[in-house]
Amino acid sequence: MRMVGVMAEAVEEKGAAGTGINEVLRRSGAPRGSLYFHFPGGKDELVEAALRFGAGQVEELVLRAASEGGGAADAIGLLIRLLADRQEAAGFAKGCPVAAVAVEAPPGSELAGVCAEIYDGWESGLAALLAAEGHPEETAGQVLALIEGALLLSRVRRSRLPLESAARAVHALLERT
Amino acid sequence: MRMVGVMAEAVEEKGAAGTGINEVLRRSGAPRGSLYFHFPGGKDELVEAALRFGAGQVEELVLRAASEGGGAADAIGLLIRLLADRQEAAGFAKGCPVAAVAVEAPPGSELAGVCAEIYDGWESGLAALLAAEGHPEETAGQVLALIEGALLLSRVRRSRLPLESAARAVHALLERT
DNA sequence: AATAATATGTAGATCGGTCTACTATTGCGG
DNA sequence: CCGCAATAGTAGACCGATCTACATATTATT
Repeated sequence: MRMVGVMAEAVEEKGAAGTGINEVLRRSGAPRGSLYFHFPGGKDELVEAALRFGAGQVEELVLRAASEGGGAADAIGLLIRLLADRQEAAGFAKGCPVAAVAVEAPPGSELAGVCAEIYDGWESGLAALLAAEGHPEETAGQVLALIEGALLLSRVRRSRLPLESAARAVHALLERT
Repeated sequence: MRMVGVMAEAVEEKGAAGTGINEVLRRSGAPRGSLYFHFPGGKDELVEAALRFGAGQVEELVLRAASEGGGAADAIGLLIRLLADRQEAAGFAKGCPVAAVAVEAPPGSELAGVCAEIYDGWESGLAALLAAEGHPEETAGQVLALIEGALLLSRVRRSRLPLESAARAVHALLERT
């Protein structure tokens, strides 16, 4: 579904509210009827699909990093490098696809729930990686916060330095025995 | 200017694109003409003012935390506690006022520049605090990323736990000699 | 009187959403 | 293998609402 990809890209750049369905339809070439056929729920449903799509893209990076062998520290370091590559490839016009929705979703809304769900999934993934090496339980959340914050700063500063710096911070966090 | 305050609040909850000037006018009781009298640049200029206003609110917390004596670790710990209080008071419907704009500002735009400027200021403040105790230069950026990420997670999870956890991570970062 | 600010009216574009019509594909009884 | 109905999906006109912005008063203030 080309619409979802276009929406995901636009949302990551300008937020959900800043992206009109007209623009999505134009850029994807799809007619208006198709949107409401596949997504009877309208824009919200399309945004949700785009959110899950974007999250899936990031998840692929997580899996790739985790499977690349090495310890948790190396895997997370690699993940951050992959994220930095992603940012750079997008000309630093993007960020975390989930964050873009999370900061404007009304609390308690469907979309806010999906965001929470995705973050929980990511944190669980990190936790599994870290628990195998005996790190404290809360470390996964700290690493996630560090990465999310670094993604934001990377966008604002148009540089991969914040992410690289965050990677070093992760190492420091993991080195405390 | 009541309009700015209303706009700042709305932006932090729903993003700039998700907030119409009509709503701001209605909630602030100001007439339409007044907006374009005080902000000839229209919505963008109002958003910028709201952005600086929101950033100023956070800056007050930073100053308060820094002046409360104690070392850098204590000051940052207190800052995070104050931020958590702020989140809780808002029912976790907010986050960082700058982040809400940063994630949807077109790169290179006026607003994106203001966001970068504000973050730079915050990081400089943290850096001054940390440099006095001989911490590595990049630590300030790492702490800032941690806080921003924790603010985001705090909103999504509707809990102050991510911020409290981030505070412990900051301590861990600062304890490496 | 002159300026500052308030107070509306309205223009023009765009928004999300619904509607009907059209085409392609599939399933099925003979 | 055919014919036909049912379904899936495309296509775009159209609607009311809302958006930002501008234009034109009107009222305070000095």
